[in-house]
Amino acid sequence: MTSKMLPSLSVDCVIFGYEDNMLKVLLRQEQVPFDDSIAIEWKLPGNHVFRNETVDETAARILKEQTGLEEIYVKQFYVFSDPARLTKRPQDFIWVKPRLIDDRVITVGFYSLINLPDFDNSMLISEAQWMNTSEVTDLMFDHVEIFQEALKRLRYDLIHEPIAFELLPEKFTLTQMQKIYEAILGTTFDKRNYRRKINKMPYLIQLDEFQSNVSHKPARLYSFNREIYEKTYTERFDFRV
Amino acid sequence: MTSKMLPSLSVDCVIFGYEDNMLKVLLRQEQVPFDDSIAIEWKLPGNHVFRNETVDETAARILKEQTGLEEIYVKQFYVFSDPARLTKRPQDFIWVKPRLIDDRVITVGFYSLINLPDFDNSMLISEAQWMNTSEVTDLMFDHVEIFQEALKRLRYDLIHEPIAFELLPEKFTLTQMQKIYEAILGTTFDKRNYRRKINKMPYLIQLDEFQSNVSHKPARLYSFNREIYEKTYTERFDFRV
DNA sequence: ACAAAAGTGTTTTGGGTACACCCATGT
DNA sequence: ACATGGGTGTACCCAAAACACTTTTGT
Repeated sequence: MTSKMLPSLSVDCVIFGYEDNMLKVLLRQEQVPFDDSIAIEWKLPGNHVFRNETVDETAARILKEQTGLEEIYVKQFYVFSDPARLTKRPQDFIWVKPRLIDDRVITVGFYSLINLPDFDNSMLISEAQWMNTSEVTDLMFDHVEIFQEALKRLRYDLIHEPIAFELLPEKFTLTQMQKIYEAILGTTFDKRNYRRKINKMPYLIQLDEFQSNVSHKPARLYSFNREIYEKTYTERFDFRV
Repeated sequence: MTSKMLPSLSVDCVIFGYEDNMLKVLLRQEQVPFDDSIAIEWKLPGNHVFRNETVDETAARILKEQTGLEEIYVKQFYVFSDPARLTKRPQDFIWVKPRLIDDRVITVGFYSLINLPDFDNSMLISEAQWMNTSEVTDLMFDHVEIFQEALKRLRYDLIHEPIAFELLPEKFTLTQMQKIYEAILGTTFDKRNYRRKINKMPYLIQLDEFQSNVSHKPARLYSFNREIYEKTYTERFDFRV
């Protein structure tokens, strides 16, 4: 009862990374006993909630453990509470049982966003790996469902909140920004119409800097100004492009 | 450890009711010891999660206990997990402590929607009462925060999902529907523009029935067809009016 | 010179908004 | 007859969408 952890409550993190016009997700591999041998299975990073922290702090802790990063964007999106969620896949349950205080664990799903070109991959623990979101098919427990819900929510949030900037470097080109929307939403946009829409966003700051060392006309760089965003935000606005 | 309940997990329900162009919320009063006397305090209905149920089932159980109703719309909206959420208001903690297995309780917030003219108030337990949402100021624990988040989420969902129909009778007039949007969003709409927009929704079925016994031109009745909604729904559509 | 991506304007179409009067019913 | 809410059309403006060519750089 006085364990450091809350026995029946965990957080699982769907950590999205973006690079080369591709959306990726961070998965961890585990060695699961299976018919006298060992199978490699993949799962989302997760952990129990400590007694003295909020679930957002749990999510931040998991991010730190897995990637070494702090102050990453994390967002709670859903609670997964099926009483059979750990036992439905018997091998997974055999693997997890010795790690549990209580068999019944409810998990809070979080997603987070990382710009991979800025990311130092040497910080990754060896069991972790970035996987293309289109290739995620089979995960432990109910993690496929958690992943799919996260992706659904990410798409929803992308067009309602300024989260694209979490996946971009400090200074970015409009084409980079457009590609993020295209990669996550799975569509393409007309460049001219996209830019006309962008130009109406007062919090997108046009810089007097340009790309260099590119073998084509260098693109102008932009940055996102959160203060202007907060000031000019109105409930009715949306980010759909 | 083998209690029927999960010690550190509860569900709190923000039960919205609608009547007379007003949005109301169901609150429960509790008698809280205070300086050798008893103070009346109000809280949201809530309960612990049982070991064998999902949190959605917990929410449905709370609804049933408080209102006698089953098959009511319930929706998970946020997890409140501040370690100090029960202890911040010392009197409330004194009241709740004997009811707890563990002092640390994380709660999943749900909201639900009830059309009050269809509702049999005799089913309400005596400690419960409908209160105007504009009059909710002081509740136990962090329940004001939970209530405000629920209201924020309700407004958001109202313009993105067909939840207005949960607050309407089976057959309703367009003015009734318009009033719901106005009451919840706190605005007014032009009748003609509202109706033009409504007429584009194929899942709003015009009936060959009219109001009767009203001292003005009887309004045509409409109904909501969920199957048509599911079929014609596209991600980009929104309910903003 | 060529390849590669940047950057730019016009036209058409449809939706949002503003606005005022007649209609059907009960009393 | 009157009070009450029901029901309808038009004009203007702006946003969305479709669409093609010139510019700048590195090789």
